[in-house]
Amino acid sequence: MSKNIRTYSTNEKLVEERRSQIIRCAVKLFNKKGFDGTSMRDIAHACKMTSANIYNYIEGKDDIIRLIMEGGHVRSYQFIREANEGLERLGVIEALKNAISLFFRHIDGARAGVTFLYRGIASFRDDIRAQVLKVEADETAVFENILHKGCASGEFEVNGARLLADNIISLGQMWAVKHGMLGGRYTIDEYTRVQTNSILRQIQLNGKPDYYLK
Amino acid sequence: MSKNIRTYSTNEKLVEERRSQIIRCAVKLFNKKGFDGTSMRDIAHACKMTSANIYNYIEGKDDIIRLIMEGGHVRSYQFIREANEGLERLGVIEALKNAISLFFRHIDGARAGVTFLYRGIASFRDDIRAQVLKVEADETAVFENILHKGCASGEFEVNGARLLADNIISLGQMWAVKHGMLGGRYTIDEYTRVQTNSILRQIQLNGKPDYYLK
DNA sequence: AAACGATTACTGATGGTTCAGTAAGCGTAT
DNA sequence: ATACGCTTACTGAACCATCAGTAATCGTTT
Repeated sequence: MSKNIRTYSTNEKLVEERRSQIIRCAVKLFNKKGFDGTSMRDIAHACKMTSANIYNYIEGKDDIIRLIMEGGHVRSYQFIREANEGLERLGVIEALKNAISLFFRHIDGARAGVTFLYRGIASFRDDIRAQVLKVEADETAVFENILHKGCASGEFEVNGARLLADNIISLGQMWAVKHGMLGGRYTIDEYTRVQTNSILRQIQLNGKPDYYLK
Repeated sequence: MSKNIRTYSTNEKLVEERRSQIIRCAVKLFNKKGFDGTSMRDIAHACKMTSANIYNYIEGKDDIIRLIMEGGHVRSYQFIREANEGLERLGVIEALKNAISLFFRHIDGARAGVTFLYRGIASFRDDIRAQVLKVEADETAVFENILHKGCASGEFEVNGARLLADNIISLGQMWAVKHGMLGGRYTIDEYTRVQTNSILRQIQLNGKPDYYLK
């Protein structure tokens, strides 16, 4: 899966450690000053290394994007697996609520990375951009799936399941990207609850009581 | 309002023309390669000028951000004016639909600029970022206002008017930022119609028929 | 000739990346 | 234990390209 990145160290443990150190500092700086606005020296300084030493653990600046992306994708596919597993186990309404909750928590746990990928995607190399979009499409498909299943069983009445799925994804991304504004007004749990209610209202369960909104 | 930017030309017409030329090309490049990833040479080449000549019409690279922002803000406040005017003229439901339509059209008419401001905002200078956020807050207030009025008159039943207003703004921004994906599936009018329906469902007009959704 | 718009040629600074070298630590032979 | 050769993790300085921005000058037009 992940093309190997050259290393001048054979100590895997150390490589892992240094890379996560680099990524952690780099993401923060990228979100503050942009990718091109952040120099390798900035990153080095932030994680108490020299810029030269960084090149013992990665091949070049672009690899940092790749590493951030790959970290995010591991988490994304974990969300997808858990949400799909929930769809088999639960009723369709509960599965939707479950998926939303999992997705928002997943986003919240990787806010900085999500923000960076979301903001920078347009200027990434073609292959990297394609991968990020692929994962986002897979995430969207999870929700589209649930919505379709709910429509098929008559429990939902949605026109435009795909767009509603897109909207759910966007609401999640909004939590990361606008966290400076939203984070002061809501916790992630409150945000999840309120947005879940909004989404459930859009699946138009006419005539039914809204106990499921609780 | 706009701090004057030094110019070596006294021909106002020409200054206006060159600046809009610069901005038009710069925004496209910024969205493709990022602000710091775009050089003045790139911009100059794109608008068939020399990089030196650009400095006859702006003081520095940062001015381009300012000019993009100011152009967007003129449009934003036009939207705000029109939407508020509609709120006085129309019923609250129609005013909401009207505001959504105006807002989405406003975004669509300035997609490139919106995308740039939205993506880059984190790395802007403090004063510029503050201005962009101020305008976004003013836009959000328009919708929050309408929703409150609708709740006061009993026509809407919304919990969390502010967040719904935030969501509407985000849906508009999503049209700009994700236009590569959405633009192929919807026209702006279709997008507006579908999202308007979704939003109207969230104001929970229980028991009422949905003729107003048409 | 004076003013203006544009150009060519340049500057200092900074970027990513490389490289020669060093300090500390390892195992092994004495 | 100590001296030896060798590896590992790291560093400071340097390289070369590119950057934003400037200065001197050109050709037109009036």
